[in-house]
Amino acid sequence: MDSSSIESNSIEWNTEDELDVDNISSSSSHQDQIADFAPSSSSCNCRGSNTIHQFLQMGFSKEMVIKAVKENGQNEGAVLDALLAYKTFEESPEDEHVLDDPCHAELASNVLDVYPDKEICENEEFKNLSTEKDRTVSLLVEMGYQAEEALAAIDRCSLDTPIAELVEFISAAQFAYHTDAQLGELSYDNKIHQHQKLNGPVYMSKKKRKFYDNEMRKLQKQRKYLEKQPMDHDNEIVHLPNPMVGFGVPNQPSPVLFQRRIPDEAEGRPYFYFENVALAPKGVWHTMSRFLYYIDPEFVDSKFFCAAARKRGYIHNLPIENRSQLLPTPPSTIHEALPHTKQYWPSWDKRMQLNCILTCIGSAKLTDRIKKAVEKSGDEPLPGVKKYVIQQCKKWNLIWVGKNKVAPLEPHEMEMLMGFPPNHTRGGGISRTEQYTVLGNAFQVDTVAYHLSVLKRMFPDGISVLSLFSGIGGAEVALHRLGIPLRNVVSVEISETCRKILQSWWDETNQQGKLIHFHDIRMVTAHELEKCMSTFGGFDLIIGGSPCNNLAGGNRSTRNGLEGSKSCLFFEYYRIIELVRSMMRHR
DNA sequence: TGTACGATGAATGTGCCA
DNA sequence: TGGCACATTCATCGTACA
Repeated sequence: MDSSSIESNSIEWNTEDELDVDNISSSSSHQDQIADFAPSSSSCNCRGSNTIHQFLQMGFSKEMVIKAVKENGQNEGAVLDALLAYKTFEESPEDEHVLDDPCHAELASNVLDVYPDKEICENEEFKNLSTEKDRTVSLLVEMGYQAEEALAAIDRCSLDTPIAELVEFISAAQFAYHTDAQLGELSYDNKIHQHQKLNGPVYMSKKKRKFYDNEMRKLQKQRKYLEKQPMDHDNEIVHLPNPMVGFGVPNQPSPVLFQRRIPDEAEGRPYFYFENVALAPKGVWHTMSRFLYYIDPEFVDSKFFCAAARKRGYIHNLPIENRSQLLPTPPSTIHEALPHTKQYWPSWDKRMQLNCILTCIGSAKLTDRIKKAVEKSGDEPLPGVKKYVIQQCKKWNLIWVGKNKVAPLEPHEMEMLMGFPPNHTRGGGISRTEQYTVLGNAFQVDTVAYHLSVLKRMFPDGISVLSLFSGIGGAEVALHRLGIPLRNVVSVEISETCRKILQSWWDETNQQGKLIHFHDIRMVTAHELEKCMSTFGGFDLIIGGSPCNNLAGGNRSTRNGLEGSKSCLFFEYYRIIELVRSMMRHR
């Protein structure tokens, strides 16, 4: 298999742990840190006067050992912690570079490869260490970590945790809060508050720390500014074009275009492409546009590309000249797309196209009610019956599959309408309900491909993609069908079902590039992104549509805009896009 | 426990007409 | 231009059942 799957986010951050990890960095001094992370008395192993002798044998100076014992008594663990901390204090700044590198996790794993535990364990000094905890700390210190980092990791993960996992824990702790990802569900204001409280990272090189701090400050400042912008209720409403043809669609008259304005800071690589429902609550698109460099959204109805409507807004910095359609072009009417239904279609149902494909379907009871109503009316139903039937058919996207018989679309019909290959979502342990859910949330491939087609001449040798909220891989399928080689795809998708579908498609289509999975966008850190970028040489395209659950008209209970628990992830999209772009500017 | 089913409106935009 | 009727909408939640 050509793909590699990095199971990221393997560290579970519960709230208390987050705060504790934060404390590593937020303590005002090394002494504070030592105090915070000193082992508990229950874990100590006091051994009387042998303690001093043993620490002297370990190579600590007499003065340091005496000082440590004075301060910590015969508590062996605490004495060792203090000694290690003193030693760290004494190290010159130049020595910090080993653990300061933001790519330290990678370095550490390399160290594990070339400097196996066995080799370290045979070291004479190592053998003299009395407890397992000491040995583990020593190993980690040998690898370049600070003692208090090692102790904190052991305390959090337990002593039985393999070295590699401890390394991962420390790396995550170092970098997670840097991008505020570890603050999880906290509100933005709380995140800011936490960041201000934290005082920035401790374990990074000054240069990198300064860079990330500056970027984070800029991001926070910009966001605060954007959030505090006075609400101009006349200007905040983004008007939807009618017809909804965006900057132009095939076989339709070109719209009268205003001057498309892309600010300098948003121009060029990495290109980005953001998608969401067009009919969001008032003000939402204005807000999203403000965050995404004030670029005007392009609203397009997919009914100009296939036989089903799908009104979506797209904010992107792609060129809009010389776009091309995917070939063969998909059927544009119901009868062309679903020819087997034509014989049953009553003349009084004038629908030529379907409505938006949603995540749920009409019930069997409803189709039964419709059948009975039509049968009762004879060949020519009464106007009232016709009206009721048409209304329900439009509402639930029902099609005629027999005499007087309507039914919801089958998953494979939805796949076809959405531009996915047959059986894309079928099998592999995925239920029908799940198929409907993931297809209802997907891109319409032909529409997206039309916009992305300009990338083909820009990246003829292939493209590196950061795919956020990947879903079932609409973007990947679109790029593949455009003939743009997928060199590297970093996919961020929280649904295991969707990840399985994308992986399965990737394998079946014999992709030559690498596919890397991340789960939760909130847990994607600057460090992880930098690791990917250093491997891939940056990203060419950042693409994705953030969750619309709290924006969509179908949501009757929690349609609360960008404040909603799901749709607020738009701000994570913004965070990632801003982070990647600023990192790439400084490469 | 997982899956399928069915009941649950409101927000927003559009078109027509006075 | 305002008012009205009408059309559309990447959904959520509780319940039944295997």
